[in-house]
Amino acid sequence: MVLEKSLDYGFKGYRVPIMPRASRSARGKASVTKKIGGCQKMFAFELLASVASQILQKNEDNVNPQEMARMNRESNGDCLKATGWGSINIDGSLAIVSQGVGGLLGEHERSRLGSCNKSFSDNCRNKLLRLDDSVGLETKCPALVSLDSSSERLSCGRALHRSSSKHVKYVNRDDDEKFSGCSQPSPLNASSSRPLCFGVQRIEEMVVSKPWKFAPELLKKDEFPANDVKTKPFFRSNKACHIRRRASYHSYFKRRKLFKQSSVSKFKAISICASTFPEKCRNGEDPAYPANIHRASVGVSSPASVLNSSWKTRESHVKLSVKSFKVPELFIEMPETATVDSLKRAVMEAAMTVLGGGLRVHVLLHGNKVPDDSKTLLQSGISQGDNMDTLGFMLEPNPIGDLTLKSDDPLFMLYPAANQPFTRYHANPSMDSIDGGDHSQTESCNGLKKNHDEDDTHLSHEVPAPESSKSLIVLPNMCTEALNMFPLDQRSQKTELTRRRIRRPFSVAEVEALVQAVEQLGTGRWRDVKHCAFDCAKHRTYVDLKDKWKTLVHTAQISPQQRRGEAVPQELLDRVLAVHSYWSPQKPKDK
DNA sequence: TTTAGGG
DNA sequence: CCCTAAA
Repeated sequence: MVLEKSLDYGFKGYRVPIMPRASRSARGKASVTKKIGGCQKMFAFELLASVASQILQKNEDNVNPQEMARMNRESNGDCLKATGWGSINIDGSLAIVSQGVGGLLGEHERSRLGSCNKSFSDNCRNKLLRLDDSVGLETKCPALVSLDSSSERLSCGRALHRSSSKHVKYVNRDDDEKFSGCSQPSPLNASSSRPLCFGVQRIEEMVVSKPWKFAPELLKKDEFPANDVKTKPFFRSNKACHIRRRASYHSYFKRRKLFKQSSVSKFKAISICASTFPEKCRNGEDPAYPANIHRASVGVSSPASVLNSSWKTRESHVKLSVKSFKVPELFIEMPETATVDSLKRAVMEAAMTVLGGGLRVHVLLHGNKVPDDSKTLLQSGISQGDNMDTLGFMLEPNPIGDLTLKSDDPLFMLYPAANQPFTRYHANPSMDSIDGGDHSQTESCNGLKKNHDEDDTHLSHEVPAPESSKSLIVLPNMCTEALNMFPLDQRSQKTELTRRRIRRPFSVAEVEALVQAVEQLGTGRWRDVKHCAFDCAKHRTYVDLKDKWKTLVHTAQISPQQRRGEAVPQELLDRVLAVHSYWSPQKPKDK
């Protein structure tokens, strides 16, 4: 449906935004990463990133656990921050293609569907889409990258794109048992002339600061000392709009880089197994993870050897080995008029979404979530070898770029995607749950409703979330044969930085909110408009709002016949014109 | 970082 | 939506 809509809008060629929105600001500049300052603790949620970085950095197999622990302490938990890359629409476990990913369908392509006797929608409904071996091999790249290095991530993301149409197939459910999973690298990949994935030439400091900006913890008022609160005249009486978080965001997440210029030509990859029935991914090995295992138990069912303390190191770091991930079931929904090729793309993008649309990480110890992300590994009992065998991870696709996770949820978003995916578990359209007083800023702007767009709802905590179908399960000691090494295609880095954001047409509700905000604030105060009316719509920047206003004014000035897209009520357009004329320079604004 | 405009 | 000069 999403796809259909995007096609209806006639947009093709947009690609999945690879960069988090925040990092777009750095686009075109030398670096999209930021150096982070020192941190005193290794946060639990950083653990996985650290793990992966360790994997990348170390190729040795002998390590002294005590030495690692010592180094961990001495390094103050220096670590790499994990980031993800952009997201596309995802429909919960039902992964949906984003609009025009890779330039999906055009009219001419759709017409070609007549040549196919199949009803693709029916087929898709009745079949499970599955990645073949080669895909499993491919997708491990971004997965690893997402945990380690933004630059690597980017390159891998593109590699995935380029090869997407070649490695996707769909199979009948009946054929499930024939699926061999990802354990065996396919000959195709093995012989591929193009280096599929990555090779970490360098691991830089990398945390993109902005994506963390909306981390749920930061939304707690306590997190913002009074001196962080600045006001503008307009907001002087409006507590909600006062908060300016930039400074505190920035400082809060400062971290020190750990691995600088650690030229690594070899490293281990995390393989991704994608299958409907994850337990089959292992070719008969102990599944350990029932297909519908409950979220709480996921990731700990087979905790053994998640930790690999056998690596050699010069520092007292905790060494963790995440040998493989499993990708949950993917569903694809396509219009019947879609081409086979587009279907392939859809599957690929679905997998991309699951893997790269943002991951939330659970750290589980003794089967329980580590409750406090702020604790050090040592404090959490992770840094010592005696607990290593009880440590597990659970990664799950980030359903939406959510910023209202319960603060007590130990769940951490590896990357809150700037472009929130659509999710099947979408929500309750009611805004009550959003504006229910969780955050002070939600009561802003004189009752101006915010966040009308369904896509903007932040309801992950309400999502029924059949987690089992959405989680990426960290499988220890799996798919070890896939721990291959891939050189990095550095050429892909640059282009990845300029990935265009996905198009997200404004809904009428959003337009109304915008108009209302501008009516109150006037034009030219887009940042305030943003904070008042779209504070929760992370994908709407003030520039977006400004642009939208611009187009609204234009739309209002043209004849209805010339207008495109979702019709905006004339009443709104009239208001637009009124406000525009009022604030336009021609008319002296003697407010 | 924001604003303002052109692309 | 992107890009970017200016502020």
